[in-house]
Amino acid sequence: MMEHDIFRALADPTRRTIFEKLAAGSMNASALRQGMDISQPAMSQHLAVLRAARLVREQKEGRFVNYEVDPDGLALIAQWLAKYRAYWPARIDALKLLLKDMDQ
Amino acid sequence: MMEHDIFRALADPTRRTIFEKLAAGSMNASALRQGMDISQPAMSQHLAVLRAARLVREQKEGRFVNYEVDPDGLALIAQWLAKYRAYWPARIDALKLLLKDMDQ
DNA sequence: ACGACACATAAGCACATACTTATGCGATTC
DNA sequence: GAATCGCATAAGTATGTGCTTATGTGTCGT
Repeated sequence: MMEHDIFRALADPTRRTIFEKLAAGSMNASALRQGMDISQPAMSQHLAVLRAARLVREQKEGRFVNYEVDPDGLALIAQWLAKYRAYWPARIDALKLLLKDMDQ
Repeated sequence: MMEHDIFRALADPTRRTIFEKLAAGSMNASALRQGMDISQPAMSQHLAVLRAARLVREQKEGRFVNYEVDPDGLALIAQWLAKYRAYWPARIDALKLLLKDMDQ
């Protein structure tokens, strides 16, 4: 199940941090480790989970692997969220901000 | 951390099923168990996790406890998602559907 | 008042998961 | 072509998680 992979991937705080770093700009696995106190295999395993969830995608460049945010995963979350639109609060500031952003 | 509780809560397929059932209409814990092959304590524990994540809220009615979707949790997910709007694909069908839904 | 009911909580157990160290595999450098 | 580098994978281990079987707490019916 796709949404299962996504929510399971995002359930780990380390993986959310990795995703946020990639959202700020794509980079390779070694660069991602900077300032994170995480071993190389651990990073590799986390990236594999994020990749399986389609939250992240890889782009091989020689012996480096550049990682970037995969829009597909975010779209799937948006799709999941849309199912419950009937319950979205009408006046919460966060939602108003979201609507404004989406309205472009 | 709020978003941690939310993603961790949604990482479990049984809890997502419970949430979906509640989205279709609020009901008490016993009613939720119908057709789910889950013990009473297990249901109670799942509901406690969903409650802690603000995805669900309770409304005590005598010896029954009516559960319903809590819009706060959904708003927090929307807020999290909004942070990455720069990566939302412009032309993916799912997003177009979402936009249409949100536009009411 | 007593039992039945709806639900929560406690404790224990089986399994999943996130880490570690060790090793493998290509691509690059010398 | 040998060593090094960037990354993936394997295997083992400690902790987390979801379940179970009691048991507790408050409410209702009789």
